[in-house]
Amino acid sequence: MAKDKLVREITAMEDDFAQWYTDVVVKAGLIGYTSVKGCMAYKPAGYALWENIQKELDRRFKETGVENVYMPVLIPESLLQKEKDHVEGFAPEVAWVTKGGLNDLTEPMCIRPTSETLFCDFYQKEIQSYRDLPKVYNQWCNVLRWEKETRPFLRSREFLWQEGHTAHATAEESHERTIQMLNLYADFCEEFLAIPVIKGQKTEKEKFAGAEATFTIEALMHDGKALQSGTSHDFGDGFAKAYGIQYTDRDNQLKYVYQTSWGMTTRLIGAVIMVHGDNKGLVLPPRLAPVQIMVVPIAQHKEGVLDAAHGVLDRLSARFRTKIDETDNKPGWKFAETEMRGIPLRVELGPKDIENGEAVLVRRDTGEKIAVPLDSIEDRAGEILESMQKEMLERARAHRDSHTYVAANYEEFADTITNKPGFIKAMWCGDQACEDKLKEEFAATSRCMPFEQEHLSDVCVCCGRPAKKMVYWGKAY
RNA sequence: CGGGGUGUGGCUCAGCUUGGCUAGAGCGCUUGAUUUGGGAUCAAGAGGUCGCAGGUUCAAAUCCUGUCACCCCGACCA
Repeated sequence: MAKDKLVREITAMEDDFAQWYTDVVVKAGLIGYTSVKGCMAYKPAGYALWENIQKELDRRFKETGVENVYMPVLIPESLLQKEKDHVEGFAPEVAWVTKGGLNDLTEPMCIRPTSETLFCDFYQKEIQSYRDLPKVYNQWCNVLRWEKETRPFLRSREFLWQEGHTAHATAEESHERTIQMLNLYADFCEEFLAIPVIKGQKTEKEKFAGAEATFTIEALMHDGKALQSGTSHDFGDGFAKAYGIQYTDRDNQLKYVYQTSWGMTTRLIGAVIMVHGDNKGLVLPPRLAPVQIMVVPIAQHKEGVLDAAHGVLDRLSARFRTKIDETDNKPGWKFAETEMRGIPLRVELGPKDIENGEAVLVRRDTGEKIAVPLDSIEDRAGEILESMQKEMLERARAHRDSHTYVAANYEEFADTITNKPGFIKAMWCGDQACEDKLKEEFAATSRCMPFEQEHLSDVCVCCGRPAKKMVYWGKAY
């Protein structure tokens, strides 16, 4: 009976992955829907995830010399227009402000879908000499893109992100920074979010509007769909030429700067949900978790239980992010609640434990219950959280590897993409016509040309002509 | 923007085909009591312009017209 009720709360992911995702997002208390389509109300549990991501990323950025700035939320139409590919790429999804108070504006302004144009405008004024370079700026902000179909975290109209924008004296430097940030992103995903990623370059078809080259990290979700989790773009001097960003070099020659931009978004929260979550709800990697340990007193009305629980809480709080659940809900309710919210470790403490001088630690990912002596509880909790962080990454990697397939020819590709959700490694001739065909036929897109290339065959999986690159293919969010 | 669907207490929905009396249920919420090692039980209670605007009618949640919003499936995207 009780079990039925629990199961009914969250749709099983095997039955309907999309519904499971929505259930988890809501039941874990991450967001609430608002009256604005595609815009979410971040609840404390949801916003805290973003705050922790921000804190850690920002720290890593600054270690590489990044400085934070802030640009306007509005972009004048004429400014957006300057780089042709860029405006064409974003025009279909920008929202426009056309009135100021009661009067029409002489020039419409869009709400930023991304801020390349603003940074270019700014750099054009700011940079005069080689002494002004490099500029390695980042901003934390919101952006707005008028998506037709929206899903919490994965595709919302308004989302939170960071966008780094840099300007360099040489093409080598901008390329170096592009790769440096991609590596930083990949390390962050693996070390902090416990999500393994594939690093590589986007094809011409999939690259960012206006970029010379786009690099990406791709992650595999539990249902076998791919999620682009971060991108780093090398702009070359394309934007600089469109916006006239020039500096005088040591040799007294006027030169264009070379630029990069790179971003990560609240979509990462969706990735965490879909990589680690299970049918009981969210599972958070300990380093990310806003609350790492929840203390649940059992039979808390009994003499001494709450005092003992607070004693344990105080000790754990010195080393971990902790909370205590002293609501008058039944223990079963509290257990289910900590599980839905993905809290990595639960401490159960009742009269029996107190008598025995121990507490029961319950791991969220495995459900394992471990009775530990009270006097060593901090150390044991620390060990468990550490191995949980490590094993979550290993488990996600094992899942990804077991859902990565090789297709040598068209038939194999067709069979795999239709029957086996996951990544497909296959050779490609470099012609966009083949990408178009595979997308048309199977809704599969090229995810990236990985840095770690393999030679699987001599010919393109689609057309049979000589192959140039190995590509990861998949169905994507 | 094309195809399909839904709008009724906070949530999930019933009622609409065949108009009719005071619009219902479950969950949640409030208060009290008993409970407390895997989603407790009982009692009392609060809460609804039936998406919006017109129309038909003695009478509209129900029929008609318009409109708006949301959801699902496609095309576009972090």
